[in-house]
Amino acid sequence: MDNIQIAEMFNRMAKLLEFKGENPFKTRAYTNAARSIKGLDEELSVLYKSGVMDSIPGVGEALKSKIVEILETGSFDAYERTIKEIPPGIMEIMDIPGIGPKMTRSFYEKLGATSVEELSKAAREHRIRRLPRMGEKHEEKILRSIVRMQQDKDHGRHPIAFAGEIAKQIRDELSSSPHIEKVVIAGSLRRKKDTVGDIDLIAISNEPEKAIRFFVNMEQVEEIVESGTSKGAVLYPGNLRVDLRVVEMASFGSMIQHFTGSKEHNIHLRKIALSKGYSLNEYGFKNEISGKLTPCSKEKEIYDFLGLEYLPPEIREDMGEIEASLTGKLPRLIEKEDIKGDLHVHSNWSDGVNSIEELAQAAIQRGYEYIAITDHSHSTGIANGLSEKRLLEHIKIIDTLNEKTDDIRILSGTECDIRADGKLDYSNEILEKLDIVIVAVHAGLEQDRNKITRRIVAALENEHVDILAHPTGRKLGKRPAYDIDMDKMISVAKENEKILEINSSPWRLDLNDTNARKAKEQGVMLAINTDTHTIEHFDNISFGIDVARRGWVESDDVINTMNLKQLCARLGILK
DNA sequence: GCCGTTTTCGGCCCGACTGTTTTCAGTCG
Repeated sequence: MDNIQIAEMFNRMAKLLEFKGENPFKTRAYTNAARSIKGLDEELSVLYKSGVMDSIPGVGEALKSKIVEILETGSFDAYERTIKEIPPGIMEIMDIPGIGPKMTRSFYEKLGATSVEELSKAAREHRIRRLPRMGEKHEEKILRSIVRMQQDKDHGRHPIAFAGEIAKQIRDELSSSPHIEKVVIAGSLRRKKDTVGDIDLIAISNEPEKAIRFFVNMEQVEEIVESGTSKGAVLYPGNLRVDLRVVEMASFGSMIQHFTGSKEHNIHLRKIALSKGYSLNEYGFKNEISGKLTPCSKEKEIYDFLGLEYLPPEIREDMGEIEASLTGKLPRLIEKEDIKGDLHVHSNWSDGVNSIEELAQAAIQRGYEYIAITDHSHSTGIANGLSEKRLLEHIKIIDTLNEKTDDIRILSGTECDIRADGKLDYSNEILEKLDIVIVAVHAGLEQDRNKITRRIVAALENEHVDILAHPTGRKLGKRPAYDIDMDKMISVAKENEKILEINSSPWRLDLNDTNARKAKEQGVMLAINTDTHTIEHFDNISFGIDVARRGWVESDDVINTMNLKQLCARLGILK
């Protein structure tokens, strides 16, 4: 059991207890503990073995013994007993947006609904409107929610590239309203999460109600979820929820801080505020005694007030950033300007669109010192992978181009397939002739954990290999990461001084933030590459930078922040 | 169930909106 699974088990327990109507603070204790566990740097199983499981915030004696029980048996008695009392479909009912534990309980007790299907039937038969505090509108809302939930197979998460585009369009449209002075993007989009659940926008306006009316009446809105005096929420096509908060200039900093989140980060900040005698909300600091509100027009004022260094949005996850800020140990996060070149680029020799010259020109325009042309190897037949003979010609062409220009250095490389048995697609004699060797898995993604881990480990142990590309193979919304032992992969990379890639393609973002942070902490070097197949893809680098920043990655952790001379020294390129 | 630089008991992050009822519970972010 890893930390995520244990945290999930506590979260499920909290939901079950809420349904049962237990003391809400007891259920919150489970939620708090789950959040705290998710933020741990070290696996609980490791902490337990070394006997240092004390001092996890929110985990006291009772929950600690439950963690031990989970680690030893895979579950805990209280959970098993509770789940047996409750019909299995109940959890699913609580997952319907707009329906919480209280309503679920009422539907169960008064209507006997134990599944989404039964609830849906009850709504269609108008039995829900007869319940206390229920009515016609609730009935309709429930039916709509159920339909939407069943249509939404991706669990409501949208890749950042998709949601980001829509957000910018909506921002621009809102900005055209005469009632709105300025619109900014907040929420997980501002924190640059790889996928987002919704779009959060903040508008500055002196006429909030008119601003909200403009918002909910925009052309593409499919459904109005909420429309109040300072807040509106709508659904866009694709079941994409968009929230707008309207605020006056004086509280703008407080509002954007609040709605940038994360929720966990904010809860932590509010606790610090309380310890100083203030409560913190989206309008400012409120003195607990006098009740006087101090609004913040700039976000930085909030962190100043709390005695914290300003925290970049990307790391506001309550994953240690507040402690790091208090102890002066905040990382200086990498920036796009630190990148000196791209080490994963495809030309029209394999499945890329552009010639090597065109790619080199585009890289020069972006101010790069170098690029590596890393076309596919022959196993990737569908991508017109290069035979050994074509690869040798490829190297020659690149040599010739390098002789013609001083503006950029083109490195000869490959994205060499790691075959199903862990062998590489080219012989060592060939690999030796290249400046840089990237390896990657493109087939046999369904192998079991041991097999695929061994396969990648074997590749990382090859002396000619430099970088492992898109290390987990995931594609957002399309396929999950392959089942790999990440800790093992990182430690092998470390031992063999190999580099792990953060692939910047917005559909990959692989390594992800969590794994990038893990690799960095273990001292493994990273590369932030675009996997460019057409020159526009070079611009995807910003997505990779976002992931790296979320992973607390600094410039020194990334190989392609090196200048050409340093890079050649690190990769052992002599000429 | 957790937690404490006034506390080992009595608190526990904070506010908007909806739908219902007429003062608020439930849900959400």
